[in-house]
Amino acid sequence: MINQKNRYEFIIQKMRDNGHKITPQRMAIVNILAVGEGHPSVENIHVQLKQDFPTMSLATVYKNIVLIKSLGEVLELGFPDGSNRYDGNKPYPHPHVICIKCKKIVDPDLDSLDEMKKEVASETQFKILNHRLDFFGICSACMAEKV
Amino acid sequence: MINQKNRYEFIIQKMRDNGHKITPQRMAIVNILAVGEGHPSVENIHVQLKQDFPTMSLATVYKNIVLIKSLGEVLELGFPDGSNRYDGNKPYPHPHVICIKCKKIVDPDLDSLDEMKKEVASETQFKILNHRLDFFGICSACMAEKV
DNA sequence: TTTGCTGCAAATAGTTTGCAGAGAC
DNA sequence: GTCTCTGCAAACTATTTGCAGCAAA
Repeated sequence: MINQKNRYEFIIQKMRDNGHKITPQRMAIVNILAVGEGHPSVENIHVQLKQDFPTMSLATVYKNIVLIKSLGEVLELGFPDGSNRYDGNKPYPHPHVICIKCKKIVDPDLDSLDEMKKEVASETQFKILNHRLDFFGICSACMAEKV
Repeated sequence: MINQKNRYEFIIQKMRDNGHKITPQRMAIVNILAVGEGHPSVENIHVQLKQDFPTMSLATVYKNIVLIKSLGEVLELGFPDGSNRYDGNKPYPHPHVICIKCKKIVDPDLDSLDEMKKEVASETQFKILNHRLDFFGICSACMAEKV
């Protein structure tokens, strides 16, 4: 696990280096994204920040996410149903395991993925630049609920 | 490769069995989806069908795709940028390799995926029901163009 | 002081829905 | 003849954009 405090500082510094101003709203958004456990949605970020910034607008959240994406410091997880979740802790492509009931997202360790990438490249003659791997299922907590 | 004529007949028959009427528009949409080479978008299907059905509306294409999805006979590939592509030839989850330049989609054979599914299940304690695996890169044709 | 940021409201794009007439069965 | 489907237009939702005032540097 990457140190989250350092991750926050790293992103803020990168913004400074690129000539962006550091506003309180911006700091708060980066802070939420830098926390590793969550894979928050825009809506989720907005609701959280409304507590500290009652005037915080969705547009500001969106604009900042666009900025952080452009710096390559957040991974956007868009899903077919239109929902979007963000991972600012590990901004590079990596597999996700998603509970279809409680929407929890877990990051598994999968060593065999690099091997698979090579397999695909050699089979299809593509130059592989990126990937996306999601598993959908039911987490143990939701299974225990038997709802 | 699944026989495409049979695939078309199969979907049409399944519609009949479920009490849906077989209209010319419906037949044409199923026909396009049953063809294996393409992974068409809604827009793409609509444009193709405008030739034979000048009054064909986007809504009809959407409604029919919803129907075919509900029958489990088309795989929807929604991408983070909002684009959607459909695979009516292989409606079950399978890996895709996508060229980011020409948008071509290829289906590679990957034996190791089942193994990975088990690995994830045992590591995360999830019951895995579904998955999505996409590789993004540049196909050999686009690389040769050197544009 | 300068320049970029916030936050409101309006615009946008893809998709869905309501409804009246047409068509499958 | 019945009931679903089509196709138009309007509604909807997530996201983006324009702009005036505000705040960081």
